[in-house]
Amino acid sequence: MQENVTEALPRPAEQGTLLDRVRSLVLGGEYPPGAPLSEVLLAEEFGVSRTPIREALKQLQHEGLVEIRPKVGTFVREPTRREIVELFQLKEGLEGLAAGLLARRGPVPELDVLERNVEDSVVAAAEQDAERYASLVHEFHWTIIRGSDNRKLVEHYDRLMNQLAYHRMVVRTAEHPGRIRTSTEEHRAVLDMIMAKDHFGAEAAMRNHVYASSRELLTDSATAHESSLL
Amino acid sequence: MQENVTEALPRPAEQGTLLDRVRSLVLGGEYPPGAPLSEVLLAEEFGVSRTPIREALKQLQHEGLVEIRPKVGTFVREPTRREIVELFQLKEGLEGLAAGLLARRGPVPELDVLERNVEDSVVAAAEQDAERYASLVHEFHWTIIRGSDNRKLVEHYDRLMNQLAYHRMVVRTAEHPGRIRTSTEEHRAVLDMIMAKDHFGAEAAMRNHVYASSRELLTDSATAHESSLL
DNA sequence: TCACGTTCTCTTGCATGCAACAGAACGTAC
DNA sequence: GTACGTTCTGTTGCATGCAAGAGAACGTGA
Repeated sequence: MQENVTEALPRPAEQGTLLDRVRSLVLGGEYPPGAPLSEVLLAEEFGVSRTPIREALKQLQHEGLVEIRPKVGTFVREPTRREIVELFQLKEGLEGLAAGLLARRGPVPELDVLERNVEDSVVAAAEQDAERYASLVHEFHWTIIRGSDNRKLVEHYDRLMNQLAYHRMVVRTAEHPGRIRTSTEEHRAVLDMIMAKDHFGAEAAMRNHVYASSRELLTDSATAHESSLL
Repeated sequence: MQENVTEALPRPAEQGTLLDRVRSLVLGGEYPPGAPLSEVLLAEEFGVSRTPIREALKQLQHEGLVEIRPKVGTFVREPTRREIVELFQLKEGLEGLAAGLLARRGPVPELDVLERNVEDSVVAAAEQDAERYASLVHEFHWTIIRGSDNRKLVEHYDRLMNQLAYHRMVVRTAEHPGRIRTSTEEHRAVLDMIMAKDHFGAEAAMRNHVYASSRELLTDSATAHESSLL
């Protein structure tokens, strides 16, 4: 059952460095929070020795994804509710910053991508295609982040999202039809500001949007699986 | 000569984890950018084997401080000018965010620290005590960052500053009497906004301040040692 | 003098072995 | 039944050995 999940996916974990593969394993949700990640087992699973596994786990520790208890073991780390709130605050700051930076740039290809994205989102929303909508939301945010033309920002955002990616909380927005409509309008508002080169307004609109969706997710999770988050 | 430098300092590198010690070594400037960091030499220097050194270097690579060329060696990494600009943009965003968050919080002890800090800064500026002034600036910024009460923000900011801490560029502000006065006034403005609980104004004031000082540093370095940064 | 093939050295990458420790499991005394 | 001391198993931490590769150094031919 657990294995079937990985089998069903396009196996993104099979590609890339060992670190990426181990990270995908942790983020994949196959190991629930608190589950032990034995170095020897992982070593066997990936067909390498303990040493490179150790290096990867150490890195994941610094990324906040696992916890290494000396002489005891390595465990999948569950972020506290407080941390999630903090991460969303950061997300708001970084995405706002990115939107502002993008607005300052001239006419760049990212704008076309965003325009089509918003149009497609409207369609996906009308068709109630939750999966496609979630995918478009993902693209929208990442396009703006990358559109900032600031690689360090992208790096930090990536780190942030990895920590936030737990529990596939990301796609939950798609389940609320009411929120979808609001969310689409907010995307539209952000894009308008960017195209108007109003970097101040773009940042404000983006932050407003991120804040609204994070509030949605936080209140959601609080009621849905309060025990695991609080 | 090189050894004497470490001997002369209060040896902050002697404390903390191995990672911290190696990081201090790199940031200490004893190894110029591009200098090789041999695993075996470091292992001897720290009295451990290659393995823990390797782990530390790998981590420093992810922090952007060193570059590991496979099968060739590990080298102190020199950030490009573009990266420095990107980092300053991020710095502006994070410090602005922190100032805003701090302003939202009620009357917290950080406010007293900041108040005294600004007062002391005025004195230090009047007395032309550059070292003390630089120290106070450092405290001012970190107090606001920590005052955000957002540990994830602190973590990201710490990472950021490590990358920016190269070449002790940080203290250069102290060399410009004109900039000092402006800088102090900007600190005062930020503090006023925070104490007025104007989180919007606090963020704006902070960003304005960070932007101004980063412009100062960037134009400085461009003229001073253009070759090494561009 | 220059171009080119070869050796040679130094580096990292990874596998493995052993020691140290945490914590569970167990037995024992009361 | 309970508290406590002991063993025992599993885990990580680190040292070491060996192999593979990159690049310098060198020699050789023209």
